[in-house]
Amino acid sequence: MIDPSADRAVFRQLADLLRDRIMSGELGPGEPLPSELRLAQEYGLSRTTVRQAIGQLRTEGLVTVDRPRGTFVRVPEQTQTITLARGERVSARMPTDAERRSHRLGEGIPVLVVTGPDGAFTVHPADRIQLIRP
Amino acid sequence: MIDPSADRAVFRQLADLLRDRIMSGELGPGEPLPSELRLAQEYGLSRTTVRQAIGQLRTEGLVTVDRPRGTFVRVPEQTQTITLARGERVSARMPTDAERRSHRLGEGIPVLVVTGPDGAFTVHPADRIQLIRP
DNA sequence: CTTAATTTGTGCGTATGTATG
DNA sequence: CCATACATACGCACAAATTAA
Repeated sequence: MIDPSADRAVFRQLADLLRDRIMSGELGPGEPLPSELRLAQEYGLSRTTVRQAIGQLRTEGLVTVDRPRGTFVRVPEQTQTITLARGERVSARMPTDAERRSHRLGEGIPVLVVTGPDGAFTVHPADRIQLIRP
Repeated sequence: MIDPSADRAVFRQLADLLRDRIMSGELGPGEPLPSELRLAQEYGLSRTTVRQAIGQLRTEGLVTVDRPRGTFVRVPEQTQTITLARGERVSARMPTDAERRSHRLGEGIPVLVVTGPDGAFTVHPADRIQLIRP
């Protein structure tokens, strides 16, 4: 399963294993991952290394942590569709820490930035908002 | 500067300090941050804690790491504008690990996903692509 | 050209705090 | 009150790559 002598770092290999289990549906939305201690024992790793792997999945937006209940596969949010007006531009970036809190954004969730021709812009959580050109 | 007894974690306080220096322009694009060891000594922290703070800025897309040269304030990429067709929808998410490599995406950079009425979609690096509704 | 110093990456261990059940 | 689980913070060691001497 995990090869410490491989080129790829151990924590990345563990992240790959867990990501595969999520992407394949073996671990469905809302389902808990094994605890950090459990994973550490199961694969013979330190908890630090396990946390690095889970941290990777968090930045990818694949899992959410409900402390101290556990780590869970992210459940997709209900998305709302916003219509773009003429001349509006769309970009995306990661939110600042302050934006994360004010918009109640989970980890690993980008924001959509819609800028009008006048330069005014609005910021939308990318897990709840979708844009459409009518 | 940093208050270990504060509610906010020390590594977040350090991330805040560095982020402020970047946002204010004191640390401009392409400029190096102090080395991890330097920051640790300067603030009386462990290197682990400093790395947590820098890791935070990496996930926000504010800095890039060129190992082992150092950590640098991200230099904005040249952006290309793509025109949206009728009925196309736009969303954003973090790339998968595979997408990160194939698109040569830096850390903390989301992707823009444009989906046509037929369900076909294209993926664009958010630091190089901007969308516009004409 | 060789060697040393620097810097980030990885991995381990320990300890303590906090919130949940 | 106790056990579980994640968060924070410290320490150490070694590897790999670049840069400086």
